[in-house]
Amino acid sequence: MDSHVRVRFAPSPTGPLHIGGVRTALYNYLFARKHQGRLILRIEDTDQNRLVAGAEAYIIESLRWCGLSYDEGPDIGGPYGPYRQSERLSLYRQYADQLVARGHAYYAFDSAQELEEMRQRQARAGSDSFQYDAVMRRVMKNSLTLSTAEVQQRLASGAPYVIRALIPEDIEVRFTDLIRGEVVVHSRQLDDKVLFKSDGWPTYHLANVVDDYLMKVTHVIRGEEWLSSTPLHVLLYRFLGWEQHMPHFAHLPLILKPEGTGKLSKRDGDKWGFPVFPLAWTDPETGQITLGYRERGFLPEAVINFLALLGWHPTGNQELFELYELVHDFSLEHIHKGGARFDFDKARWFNHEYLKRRSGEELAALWAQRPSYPHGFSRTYVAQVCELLKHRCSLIEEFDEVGRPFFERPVLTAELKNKLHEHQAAVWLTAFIEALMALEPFSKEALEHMMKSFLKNSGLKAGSIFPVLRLLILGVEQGPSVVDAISILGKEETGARLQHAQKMLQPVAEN
RNA sequence: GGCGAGUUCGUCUAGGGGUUAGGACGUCUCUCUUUCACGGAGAAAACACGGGUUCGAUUCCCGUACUCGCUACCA
Repeated sequence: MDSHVRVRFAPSPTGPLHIGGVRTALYNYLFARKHQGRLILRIEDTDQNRLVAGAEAYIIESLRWCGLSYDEGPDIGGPYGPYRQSERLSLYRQYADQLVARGHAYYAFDSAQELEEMRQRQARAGSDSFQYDAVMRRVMKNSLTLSTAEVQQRLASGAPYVIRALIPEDIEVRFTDLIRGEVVVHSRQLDDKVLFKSDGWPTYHLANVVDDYLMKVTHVIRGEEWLSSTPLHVLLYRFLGWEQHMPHFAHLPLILKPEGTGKLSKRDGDKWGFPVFPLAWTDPETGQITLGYRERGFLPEAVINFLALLGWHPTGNQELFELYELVHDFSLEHIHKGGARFDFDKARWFNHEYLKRRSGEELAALWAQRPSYPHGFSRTYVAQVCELLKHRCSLIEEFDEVGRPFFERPVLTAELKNKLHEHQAAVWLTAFIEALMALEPFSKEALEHMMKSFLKNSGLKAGSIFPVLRLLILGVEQGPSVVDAISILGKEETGARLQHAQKMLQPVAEN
Protein backbone atom coordinates (compact mmCIF):
# COMPACT_ATOMS: atom_id res chain seq x y z
CA MET A 1 0.00 0.00 0.00
CA ASP A 2 2.92 2.29 0.73
CA SER A 3 4.02 2.44 -2.85
CA HIS A 4 0.58 3.62 -3.83
CA VAL A 5 0.54 6.65 -1.59
CA ARG A 6 -0.27 9.71 -3.62
CA VAL A 7 -0.71 13.08 -1.98
CA ARG A 8 -1.06 16.56 -3.34
CA PHE A 9 -0.30 20.10 -2.38
CA ALA A 10 -2.98 22.20 -4.04
CA PRO A 11 -2.45 25.93 -3.58
CA SER A 12 -4.51 28.62 -5.16
CA PRO A 13 -2.40 31.16 -7.09
CA THR A 14 -4.03 34.16 -5.48
CA GLY A 15 -0.83 35.62 -4.05
CA PRO A 16 2.43 34.63 -2.41
CA LEU A 17 2.56 31.32 -0.62
CA HIS A 18 1.98 31.85 3.08
CA ILE A 19 4.27 30.21 5.61
CA GLY A 20 1.34 28.07 6.71
CA GLY A 21 1.02 26.88 3.13
CA VAL A 22 4.68 25.94 3.18
CA ARG A 23 4.04 23.82 6.24
CA THR A 24 1.12 22.08 4.53
CA ALA A 25 3.37 21.40 1.56
CA LEU A 26 6.06 20.14 3.93
CA TYR A 27 3.77 17.69 5.69
CA ASN A 28 2.53 16.40 2.36
CA TYR A 29 6.11 16.04 1.21
CA LEU A 30 7.16 14.21 4.37
CA PHE A 31 4.20 11.86 4.17
CA ALA A 32 4.85 11.08 0.52
CA ARG A 33 8.55 10.44 1.00
CA LYS A 34 8.02 8.48 4.17
CA HIS A 35 5.79 6.06 2.32
CA GLN A 36 7.77 6.10 -0.92
CA GLY A 37 4.74 7.67 -2.52
CA ARG A 38 4.30 10.52 -4.93
CA LEU A 39 3.74 14.19 -4.27
CA ILE A 40 1.68 16.17 -6.74
CA LEU A 41 1.61 19.92 -7.11
CA ARG A 42 -1.76 21.00 -8.41
CA ILE A 43 -2.66 24.60 -9.10
CA GLU A 44 -6.23 25.37 -8.09
CA ASP A 45 -7.02 28.35 -10.25
CA THR A 46 -10.76 28.01 -10.69
CA ASP A 47 -11.44 31.51 -9.43
CA GLN A 48 -10.49 33.71 -12.34
CA ASN A 49 -11.25 36.86 -10.39
CA ARG A 50 -8.68 36.19 -7.75
CA LEU A 51 -5.80 35.16 -9.95
CA VAL A 52 -2.59 37.05 -9.26
CA ALA A 53 0.12 37.27 -11.87
CA GLY A 54 3.31 35.52 -10.86
CA ALA A 55 1.75 33.63 -7.99
CA GLU A 56 2.23 30.21 -9.54
CA ALA A 57 5.86 30.88 -10.37
CA TYR A 58 6.32 32.13 -6.83
CA ILE A 59 4.85 28.95 -5.38
CA ILE A 60 7.12 26.79 -7.48
CA GLU A 61 10.22 28.80 -6.63
CA SER A 62 9.33 28.71 -2.95
CA LEU A 63 9.01 24.95 -2.91
CA ARG A 64 12.31 24.66 -4.71
CA TRP A 65 14.05 26.94 -2.24
CA CYS A 66 12.70 24.87 0.62
CA GLY A 67 13.93 21.70 -1.03
CA LEU A 68 10.43 20.27 -1.28
CA SER A 69 10.53 18.42 -4.56
CA TYR A 70 7.40 16.98 -6.11
CA ASP A 71 6.90 14.24 -8.63
CA GLU A 72 4.13 15.63 -10.75
CA GLY A 73 3.19 19.22 -11.36
CA PRO A 74 2.41 21.91 -13.92
CA ASP A 75 6.05 22.62 -14.64
CA ILE A 76 7.25 19.03 -14.80
CA GLY A 77 4.19 17.22 -16.07
CA GLY A 78 3.21 13.71 -15.09
CA PRO A 79 0.88 10.87 -16.02
CA TYR A 80 -2.24 12.50 -14.60
CA GLY A 81 -1.88 15.99 -15.99
CA PRO A 82 -2.57 18.66 -16.74
CA TYR A 83 -1.93 19.97 -13.24
CA ARG A 84 -3.58 23.33 -13.53
CA GLN A 85 -7.32 23.21 -13.05
CA SER A 86 -7.75 25.94 -15.65
CA GLU A 87 -6.34 23.46 -18.16
CA ARG A 88 -8.73 20.75 -17.02
CA LEU A 89 -11.83 22.84 -17.47
CA SER A 90 -13.47 20.53 -19.97
CA LEU A 91 -13.30 17.69 -17.46
CA TYR A 92 -15.53 19.05 -14.76
CA ARG A 93 -18.74 19.73 -16.60
CA GLN A 94 -19.49 16.08 -17.30
CA TYR A 95 -19.37 15.23 -13.62
CA ALA A 96 -21.66 18.10 -12.74
CA ASP A 97 -24.07 16.88 -15.43
CA GLN A 98 -23.79 13.37 -14.11
CA LEU A 99 -24.75 14.56 -10.64
CA VAL A 100 -27.77 16.39 -12.03
CA ALA A 101 -28.79 13.36 -14.07
CA ARG A 102 -28.61 11.14 -11.03
CA GLY A 103 -30.59 13.57 -8.93
CA HIS A 104 -27.70 14.63 -6.69
CA ALA A 105 -27.51 18.15 -7.99
CA TYR A 106 -29.80 20.68 -9.61
CA TYR A 107 -29.87 23.89 -11.58
CA ALA A 108 -30.41 27.12 -9.67
CA PHE A 109 -31.28 30.37 -11.37
CA ASP A 110 -31.27 32.78 -8.48
CA SER A 111 -29.28 35.88 -9.26
CA ALA A 112 -26.75 37.30 -6.86
CA GLN A 113 -29.21 40.06 -6.14
CA GLU A 114 -32.04 37.67 -5.39
CA LEU A 115 -29.83 35.72 -3.06
CA GLU A 116 -28.85 38.88 -1.28
CA GLU A 117 -32.48 39.90 -0.91
CA MET A 118 -33.36 36.55 0.53
CA ARG A 119 -30.46 36.83 2.95
CA GLN A 120 -31.72 40.18 4.15
CA ARG A 121 -35.27 38.97 4.45
CA GLN A 122 -34.10 36.08 6.56
CA ALA A 123 -32.06 38.41 8.75
CA ARG A 124 -35.08 40.66 9.31
CA ALA A 125 -37.16 37.65 10.16
CA GLY A 126 -34.72 36.97 12.95
CA SER A 127 -32.89 34.12 11.35
CA ASP A 128 -29.21 34.24 12.13
CA SER A 129 -28.04 32.81 8.92
CA PHE A 130 -29.18 32.14 5.45
CA GLN A 131 -28.52 28.72 4.12
CA TYR A 132 -29.48 27.46 0.69
CA ASP A 133 -30.59 24.16 2.15
CA ALA A 134 -33.39 21.61 2.11
CA VAL A 135 -35.84 24.17 3.42
CA MET A 136 -34.75 27.17 1.47
CA ARG A 137 -34.38 25.48 -1.90
CA ARG A 138 -38.14 24.97 -1.97
CA VAL A 139 -38.72 28.67 -2.19
CA MET A 140 -35.88 29.57 -4.48
CA LYS A 141 -35.73 29.60 -8.23
CA ASN A 142 -34.32 26.27 -9.31
CA SER A 143 -35.01 23.10 -11.24
CA LEU A 144 -36.67 21.67 -8.15
CA THR A 145 -39.28 24.39 -7.95
CA LEU A 146 -39.66 25.38 -11.58
CA SER A 147 -41.52 23.29 -14.11
CA THR A 148 -39.50 21.10 -16.44
CA ALA A 149 -40.56 23.23 -19.35
CA GLU A 150 -39.44 26.42 -17.74
CA VAL A 151 -36.12 24.92 -16.72
CA GLN A 152 -35.57 23.76 -20.30
CA GLN A 153 -36.54 27.16 -21.57
CA ARG A 154 -34.15 28.96 -19.23
CA LEU A 155 -31.32 26.60 -20.04
CA ALA A 156 -31.95 26.97 -23.77
CA SER A 157 -32.15 30.74 -23.59
CA GLY A 158 -28.69 30.91 -22.12
CA ALA A 159 -29.87 32.45 -18.85
CA PRO A 160 -27.19 32.27 -16.17
CA TYR A 161 -27.42 29.43 -13.69
CA VAL A 162 -25.33 27.43 -11.28
CA ILE A 163 -25.41 23.79 -10.38
CA ARG A 164 -25.91 23.09 -6.71
CA ALA A 165 -25.39 19.91 -4.75
CA LEU A 166 -28.64 18.38 -3.53
CA ILE A 167 -27.84 17.58 0.06
CA PRO A 168 -29.95 14.75 1.51
CA GLU A 169 -32.28 16.04 4.17
CA ASP A 170 -31.79 13.73 7.05
CA ILE A 171 -28.64 11.68 7.13
CA GLU A 172 -25.47 11.58 9.13
CA VAL A 173 -22.28 12.07 7.21
CA ARG A 174 -19.26 10.59 8.88
CA PHE A 175 -15.64 10.16 8.04
CA THR A 176 -12.44 9.38 9.88
CA ASP A 177 -9.89 12.11 10.01
CA LEU A 178 -6.39 10.73 10.44
CA ILE A 179 -5.56 13.46 12.92
CA ARG A 180 -8.88 14.09 14.63
CA GLY A 181 -10.56 10.73 14.53
CA GLU A 182 -14.24 10.21 13.82
CA VAL A 183 -16.11 13.30 12.63
CA VAL A 184 -19.88 13.25 12.33
CA VAL A 185 -22.01 15.98 10.80
CA HIS A 186 -25.72 15.92 10.18
CA SER A 187 -26.71 16.74 6.63
CA ARG A 188 -29.11 19.34 7.95
CA GLN A 189 -26.09 21.47 8.80
CA LEU A 190 -24.88 21.37 5.24
CA ASP A 191 -26.10 23.71 2.53
CA ASP A 192 -26.54 23.07 -1.16
CA LYS A 193 -23.11 24.29 -2.15
CA VAL A 194 -22.54 25.60 -5.63
CA LEU A 195 -20.60 23.01 -7.58
CA PHE A 196 -20.55 24.71 -10.92
CA LYS A 197 -20.53 28.46 -11.30
CA SER A 198 -22.41 30.51 -13.84
CA ASP A 199 -19.15 31.49 -15.48
CA GLY A 200 -18.68 27.91 -16.58
CA TRP A 201 -16.03 27.09 -13.98
CA PRO A 202 -16.32 24.52 -11.22
CA THR A 203 -15.95 25.55 -7.59
CA TYR A 204 -13.24 24.17 -5.40
CA HIS A 205 -15.56 21.55 -4.00
CA LEU A 206 -16.25 19.88 -7.30
CA ALA A 207 -12.83 20.38 -8.86
CA ASN A 208 -10.95 19.10 -5.86
CA VAL A 209 -12.99 15.91 -5.61
CA VAL A 210 -12.84 15.24 -9.34
CA ASP A 211 -9.11 15.86 -9.53
CA ASP A 212 -8.26 13.89 -6.43
CA TYR A 213 -10.18 10.97 -7.89
CA LEU A 214 -8.71 11.29 -11.37
CA MET A 215 -5.21 11.78 -10.00
CA LYS A 216 -5.64 8.77 -7.73
CA VAL A 217 -4.88 10.75 -4.61
CA THR A 218 -4.88 8.50 -1.56
CA HIS A 219 -4.50 11.02 1.25
CA VAL A 220 -5.75 14.56 1.43
CA ILE A 221 -3.59 16.49 3.89
CA ARG A 222 -4.78 20.06 4.11
CA GLY A 223 -5.53 22.91 6.48
CA GLU A 224 -8.20 22.79 9.15
CA GLU A 225 -10.27 25.38 7.29
CA TRP A 226 -11.40 22.50 5.07
CA LEU A 227 -12.69 20.32 7.85
CA SER A 228 -16.15 21.83 7.73
CA SER A 229 -16.62 21.20 4.05
CA THR A 230 -15.26 17.67 4.12
CA PRO A 231 -18.73 16.17 4.68
CA LEU A 232 -19.75 17.71 1.38
CA HIS A 233 -16.73 16.19 -0.29
CA VAL A 234 -17.55 12.82 1.23
CA LEU A 235 -21.05 13.11 -0.18
CA LEU A 236 -19.69 14.03 -3.57
CA TYR A 237 -17.52 10.92 -3.66
CA ARG A 238 -20.61 8.91 -2.81
CA PHE A 239 -22.81 10.61 -5.41
CA LEU A 240 -20.21 10.14 -8.07
CA GLY A 241 -19.90 6.47 -7.21
CA TRP A 242 -16.31 6.80 -6.05
CA GLU A 243 -16.73 6.00 -2.42
CA GLN A 244 -14.33 3.06 -2.52
CA HIS A 245 -11.70 5.36 -3.94
CA MET A 246 -12.24 8.19 -1.51
CA PRO A 247 -8.94 9.40 -0.08
CA HIS A 248 -8.16 9.48 3.63
CA PHE A 249 -8.42 12.92 5.16
CA ALA A 250 -6.04 14.63 7.55
CA HIS A 251 -6.75 18.18 8.63
CA LEU A 252 -3.82 20.18 9.92
CA PRO A 253 -4.03 22.67 12.79
CA LEU A 254 -3.63 26.33 11.92
CA ILE A 255 -0.72 28.62 12.65
CA LEU A 256 -1.84 31.40 14.94
CA LYS A 257 -0.70 34.96 15.63
CA PRO A 258 2.19 35.36 18.11
CA GLU A 259 -0.15 37.36 20.34
CA GLY A 260 -3.85 37.92 20.50
CA THR A 261 -6.32 35.87 18.55
CA GLY A 262 -6.68 34.64 15.02
CA LYS A 263 -4.50 33.05 12.44
CA LEU A 264 -1.18 34.37 11.34
CA SER A 265 -1.42 37.05 8.68
CA LYS A 266 0.86 39.26 6.66
CA ARG A 267 -0.07 42.13 8.94
CA ASP A 268 1.42 40.26 11.89
CA GLY A 269 4.69 40.04 10.02
CA ASP A 270 4.65 43.77 9.38
CA LYS A 271 3.72 44.50 12.95
CA TRP A 272 6.34 42.31 14.63
CA GLY A 273 9.01 42.49 11.99
CA PHE A 274 9.16 38.92 10.84
CA PRO A 275 8.55 37.41 7.43
CA VAL A 276 5.42 35.40 6.63
CA PHE A 277 6.43 34.51 3.09
CA PRO A 278 9.28 32.20 2.11
CA LEU A 279 10.61 34.52 -0.58
CA ALA A 280 10.34 38.19 -1.39
CA TRP A 281 7.10 39.12 -3.06
CA THR A 282 6.41 42.10 -5.23
CA ASP A 283 2.77 43.04 -5.31
CA PRO A 284 1.95 43.32 -9.02
CA GLU A 285 -0.60 46.06 -8.33
CA THR A 286 1.23 48.33 -5.93
CA GLY A 287 4.78 47.29 -6.66
CA GLN A 288 5.33 46.97 -2.94
CA ILE A 289 8.00 44.48 -1.97
CA THR A 290 7.67 42.23 1.07
CA LEU A 291 10.81 40.37 2.09
CA GLY A 292 10.71 36.66 2.72
CA TYR A 293 12.63 34.25 4.90
CA ARG A 294 15.27 33.88 2.26
CA GLU A 295 15.95 37.61 2.01
CA ARG A 296 15.94 38.02 5.76
CA GLY A 297 18.87 35.64 5.98
CA PHE A 298 17.22 32.37 6.86
CA LEU A 299 18.54 29.03 5.72
CA PRO A 300 15.89 26.84 4.10
CA GLU A 301 16.75 23.89 6.36
CA ALA A 302 16.09 26.06 9.40
CA VAL A 303 12.72 27.20 8.10
CA ILE A 304 11.79 23.60 7.35
CA ASN A 305 12.91 22.37 10.75
CA PHE A 306 11.05 25.15 12.52
CA LEU A 307 7.89 24.57 10.53
CA ALA A 308 8.04 20.81 10.98
CA LEU A 309 7.99 21.17 14.74
CA LEU A 310 5.20 23.73 14.69
CA GLY A 311 2.40 21.22 15.12
CA TRP A 312 4.24 17.96 14.79
CA HIS A 313 6.64 16.29 17.19
CA PRO A 314 9.04 13.38 16.93
CA THR A 315 9.03 10.43 19.28
CA GLY A 316 12.03 11.57 21.29
CA ASN A 317 13.39 14.91 22.39
CA GLN A 318 15.45 15.68 19.32
CA GLU A 319 14.96 19.23 18.05
CA LEU A 320 17.33 19.53 15.12
CA PHE A 321 16.31 17.57 12.06
CA GLU A 322 17.66 17.40 8.58
CA LEU A 323 14.98 16.94 5.96
CA TYR A 324 15.79 13.24 5.54
CA GLU A 325 15.49 12.73 9.27
CA LEU A 326 12.09 14.37 9.23
CA VAL A 327 11.06 12.01 6.46
CA HIS A 328 12.18 9.07 8.54
CA ASP A 329 10.43 10.15 11.73
CA PHE A 330 7.29 11.73 10.31
CA SER A 331 3.85 10.41 11.01
CA LEU A 332 0.39 11.93 10.88
CA GLU A 333 -0.45 10.50 14.30
CA HIS A 334 2.03 12.82 15.98
CA ILE A 335 0.46 15.97 14.67
CA HIS A 336 -0.96 18.11 17.43
CA LYS A 337 -4.64 18.94 17.11
CA GLY A 338 -4.58 22.44 18.48
CA GLY A 339 -3.47 25.53 16.60
CA ALA A 340 0.13 26.61 17.12
CA ARG A 341 1.17 30.14 17.91
CA PHE A 342 3.92 31.45 15.72
CA ASP A 343 7.19 32.09 17.60
CA PHE A 344 9.77 34.10 15.72
CA ASP A 345 12.41 33.77 18.44
CA LYS A 346 12.34 30.05 18.00
CA ALA A 347 12.66 30.42 14.26
CA ARG A 348 15.76 32.54 14.88
CA TRP A 349 17.18 29.95 17.21
CA PHE A 350 16.80 27.22 14.62
CA ASN A 351 18.52 29.43 12.08
CA HIS A 352 21.40 30.10 14.42
CA GLU A 353 21.86 26.39 14.94
CA TYR A 354 22.08 25.80 11.21
CA LEU A 355 24.29 28.83 10.68
CA LYS A 356 26.80 27.35 13.11
CA ARG A 357 26.84 24.14 11.13
CA ARG A 358 27.87 25.93 7.95
CA SER A 359 31.48 26.70 7.09
CA GLY A 360 32.71 30.25 6.71
CA GLU A 361 33.07 29.65 2.98
CA GLU A 362 29.47 28.53 2.63
CA LEU A 363 28.24 31.49 4.61
CA ALA A 364 30.31 33.90 2.56
CA ALA A 365 28.72 32.48 -0.57
CA LEU A 366 25.28 32.93 0.94
CA TRP A 367 26.09 36.43 2.06
CA ALA A 368 27.31 37.23 -1.43
CA GLN A 369 23.74 36.80 -2.64
CA ARG A 370 22.71 39.79 -0.59
CA PRO A 371 23.03 43.34 -1.92
CA SER A 372 24.82 44.41 1.24
CA TYR A 373 27.69 41.97 0.72
CA PRO A 374 31.07 43.67 1.25
CA HIS A 375 32.55 43.64 -2.21
CA GLY A 376 36.22 44.26 -2.83
CA PHE A 377 37.48 41.71 -0.34
CA SER A 378 38.76 38.25 -1.04
CA ARG A 379 36.35 35.41 -0.49
CA THR A 380 38.87 33.83 1.88
CA TYR A 381 38.89 36.93 4.01
CA VAL A 382 35.11 37.20 4.07
CA ALA A 383 34.91 33.52 4.95
CA GLN A 384 37.16 34.09 7.95
CA VAL A 385 34.90 36.89 9.09
CA CYS A 386 31.84 34.68 8.59
CA GLU A 387 33.39 31.95 10.68
CA LEU A 388 33.51 34.46 13.51
CA LEU A 389 30.13 36.00 12.75
CA LYS A 390 28.17 32.78 12.72
CA HIS A 391 28.51 32.45 16.46
CA ARG A 392 27.28 35.98 17.01
CA CYS A 393 24.38 36.20 14.57
CA SER A 394 21.15 34.31 14.18
CA LEU A 395 20.39 35.52 10.68
CA ILE A 396 22.67 36.26 7.75
CA GLU A 397 20.90 39.59 7.69
CA GLU A 398 22.77 40.48 10.87
CA PHE A 399 26.15 39.93 9.22
CA ASP A 400 25.78 43.34 7.60
CA GLU A 401 25.89 45.20 10.87
CA VAL A 402 28.01 42.92 13.02
CA GLY A 403 30.55 42.34 10.30
CA ARG A 404 30.96 45.95 9.28
CA PRO A 405 34.13 46.67 11.35
CA PHE A 406 35.98 44.12 9.25
CA PHE A 407 35.24 45.96 6.05
CA GLU A 408 35.18 49.57 7.12
CA ARG A 409 37.65 51.41 9.33
CA PRO A 410 36.08 52.83 12.46
CA VAL A 411 35.31 56.49 12.73
CA LEU A 412 36.99 57.92 15.78
CA THR A 413 34.54 60.39 17.20
CA ALA A 414 35.33 63.07 19.77
CA GLU A 415 33.40 61.13 22.33
CA LEU A 416 35.42 58.08 21.58
CA LYS A 417 38.65 60.02 21.84
CA ASN A 418 37.72 61.29 25.28
CA LYS A 419 37.12 57.76 26.35
CA LEU A 420 40.57 56.81 25.17
CA HIS A 421 42.20 59.59 27.11
CA GLU A 422 40.55 58.32 30.22
CA HIS A 423 42.30 55.07 29.61
CA GLN A 424 45.58 56.82 28.83
CA ALA A 425 45.94 54.83 25.70
CA ALA A 426 48.60 57.09 24.28
CA VAL A 427 50.96 55.94 26.97
CA TRP A 428 51.28 52.38 25.72
CA LEU A 429 49.89 52.49 22.21
CA THR A 430 53.19 53.22 20.49
CA ALA A 431 54.88 50.33 22.19
CA PHE A 432 51.99 48.06 21.30
CA ILE A 433 52.10 49.00 17.64
CA GLU A 434 55.80 48.34 17.58
CA ALA A 435 55.38 44.95 19.16
CA LEU A 436 52.61 44.10 16.72
CA MET A 437 54.53 45.16 13.64
CA ALA A 438 57.54 43.21 14.78
CA LEU A 439 55.59 39.97 14.76
CA GLU A 440 57.13 37.70 12.20
CA PRO A 441 55.65 35.42 11.10
CA PHE A 442 52.22 36.75 11.97
CA SER A 443 49.84 34.15 13.36
CA LYS A 444 47.13 33.94 15.94
CA GLU A 445 49.41 31.97 18.22
CA ALA A 446 52.23 34.44 17.85
CA LEU A 447 49.79 37.25 18.49
CA GLU A 448 48.54 35.67 21.68
CA HIS A 449 52.08 35.12 22.84
CA MET A 450 52.95 38.73 22.08
CA MET A 451 49.88 39.95 23.95
CA LYS A 452 50.90 38.03 27.03
CA SER A 453 54.42 39.30 27.10
CA PHE A 454 53.25 42.82 26.34
CA LEU A 455 51.03 42.77 29.39
CA LYS A 456 53.79 41.27 31.48
CA ASN A 457 56.44 43.73 30.39
CA SER A 458 54.25 46.80 30.63
CA GLY A 459 52.63 45.82 33.88
CA LEU A 460 49.26 46.70 32.42
CA LYS A 461 46.12 44.73 33.11
CA ALA A 462 44.32 42.95 30.30
CA GLY A 463 41.14 44.76 31.22
CA SER A 464 42.77 48.11 30.70
CA ILE A 465 44.08 47.58 27.21
CA PHE A 466 41.77 45.12 25.46
CA PRO A 467 38.65 47.28 25.53
CA VAL A 468 40.70 50.19 24.27
CA LEU A 469 42.21 48.18 21.47
CA ARG A 470 38.81 46.92 20.42
CA LEU A 471 37.55 50.44 20.30
CA LEU A 472 40.51 51.64 18.25
CA ILE A 473 40.53 48.71 15.88
CA LEU A 474 36.83 47.98 15.45
CA GLY A 475 35.13 51.07 16.78
CA VAL A 476 32.91 49.02 19.07
CA GLU A 477 32.87 48.44 22.80
CA GLN A 478 31.25 45.07 22.60
CA GLY A 479 32.14 42.58 19.97
CA PRO A 480 34.69 40.01 18.85
CA SER A 481 37.72 39.30 20.98
CA VAL A 482 40.68 41.50 20.22
CA VAL A 483 42.86 38.55 19.32
CA ASP A 484 40.27 37.26 16.86
CA ALA A 485 39.82 40.69 15.38
CA ILE A 486 43.50 41.33 14.89
CA SER A 487 44.22 37.90 13.52
CA ILE A 488 41.49 38.28 10.93
CA LEU A 489 42.27 41.88 10.00
CA GLY A 490 45.96 41.06 9.74
CA LYS A 491 49.05 42.87 10.90
CA GLU A 492 49.06 45.55 8.25
CA GLU A 493 45.45 46.57 8.50
CA THR A 494 45.48 46.51 12.28
CA GLY A 495 48.69 48.51 12.31
CA ALA A 496 47.22 51.06 9.94
CA ARG A 497 44.11 51.46 12.04
CA LEU A 498 46.13 51.83 15.23
CA GLN A 499 48.50 54.34 13.68
CA HIS A 500 45.59 56.37 12.47
CA ALA A 501 44.14 56.35 15.96
CA GLN A 502 47.48 57.26 17.38
CA LYS A 503 47.65 60.39 15.23
CA MET A 504 44.23 61.41 16.39
CA LEU A 505 45.32 61.08 19.97
CA GLN A 506 48.63 62.85 19.61
CA PRO A 507 47.71 66.56 19.89
CA VAL A 508 45.74 66.09 23.05
CA ALA A 509 48.28 63.76 24.52
CA GLU A 510 50.95 66.46 24.24
CA ASN A 511 48.99 68.84 26.43
C1' G B 1 -26.34 32.62 16.05
C1' G B 2 -25.70 27.37 14.06
C1' C B 3 -22.29 23.49 13.21
C1' G B 4 -17.42 21.45 13.52
C1' A B 5 -12.61 21.35 15.85
C1' G B 6 -9.50 22.67 19.84
C1' U B 7 -7.56 23.86 25.16
C1' U B 8 -0.42 20.89 29.47
C1' C B 9 5.02 26.17 31.68
C1' G B 10 4.94 33.15 28.36
C1' U B 11 5.64 30.03 23.43
C1' C B 12 6.28 25.08 20.65
C1' U B 13 5.24 20.58 22.88
C1' A B 14 6.00 15.17 25.54
C1' G B 15 3.14 12.30 28.59
C1' G B 16 -1.03 9.81 30.29
C1' G B 17 -5.82 6.93 35.85
C1' G B 18 -1.07 6.72 40.89
C1' U B 19 5.01 10.71 37.43
C1' U B 20 9.65 14.95 41.38
C1' A B 21 4.27 16.28 34.88
C1' G B 22 9.74 15.56 30.59
C1' G B 23 12.24 18.45 26.50
C1' A B 24 13.03 22.99 23.53
C1' C B 25 12.67 28.53 22.71
C1' G B 26 12.44 32.76 25.68
C1' U B 27 13.54 34.75 30.77
C1' C B 28 16.81 34.71 35.11
C1' U B 29 21.34 32.93 37.81
C1' C B 30 26.11 30.90 37.77
C1' U B 31 30.36 29.62 34.80
C1' C B 32 33.93 30.45 30.79
C1' U B 33 36.15 35.19 29.37
C1' U B 34 39.68 41.28 27.69
C1' U B 35 33.80 43.14 26.48
C1' C B 36 29.26 41.35 24.21
C1' A B 37 27.88 36.96 22.34
C1' C B 38 28.86 31.58 21.85
C1' G B 39 29.66 27.30 24.84
C1' G B 40 28.76 24.74 29.77
C1' A B 41 25.76 24.23 34.43
C1' G B 42 21.39 25.49 37.00
C1' A B 43 16.57 28.11 38.35
C1' A B 44 11.66 30.00 38.04
C1' A B 45 7.56 28.56 35.03
C1' A B 46 1.90 24.52 33.00
C1' C B 47 -2.38 20.17 33.13
C1' A B 48 -8.85 26.45 31.49
C1' C B 49 -13.11 25.84 35.03
C1' G B 50 -17.18 22.88 37.29
C1' G B 51 -19.37 18.33 37.94
C1' G B 52 -19.18 13.14 37.68
C1' U B 53 -16.72 7.81 37.15
C1' U B 54 -12.87 5.89 40.36
C1' C B 55 -9.50 3.95 46.14
C1' G B 56 -7.19 7.74 43.07
C1' A B 57 -7.99 12.17 37.89
C1' U B 58 -3.96 16.39 34.41
C1' U B 59 -5.32 11.78 31.90
C1' C B 60 -11.98 8.80 31.01
C1' C B 61 -17.32 11.01 30.66
C1' C B 62 -20.64 15.34 30.79
C1' G B 63 -21.23 20.40 31.06
C1' U B 64 -19.25 25.63 31.12
C1' A B 65 -15.78 29.14 29.47
C1' C B 66 -12.52 30.59 25.96
C1' U B 67 -10.06 30.03 21.08
C1' C B 68 -10.05 28.72 15.98
C1' G B 69 -12.57 27.26 11.50
C1' C B 70 -16.86 26.96 8.28
C1' U B 71 -21.51 29.20 7.56
C1' A B 72 -19.60 33.03 -0.89
C1' C B 73 -21.39 31.63 -7.94
C1' C B 74 -13.25 32.29 -2.61
C1' A B 75 -10.08 28.76 -2.16
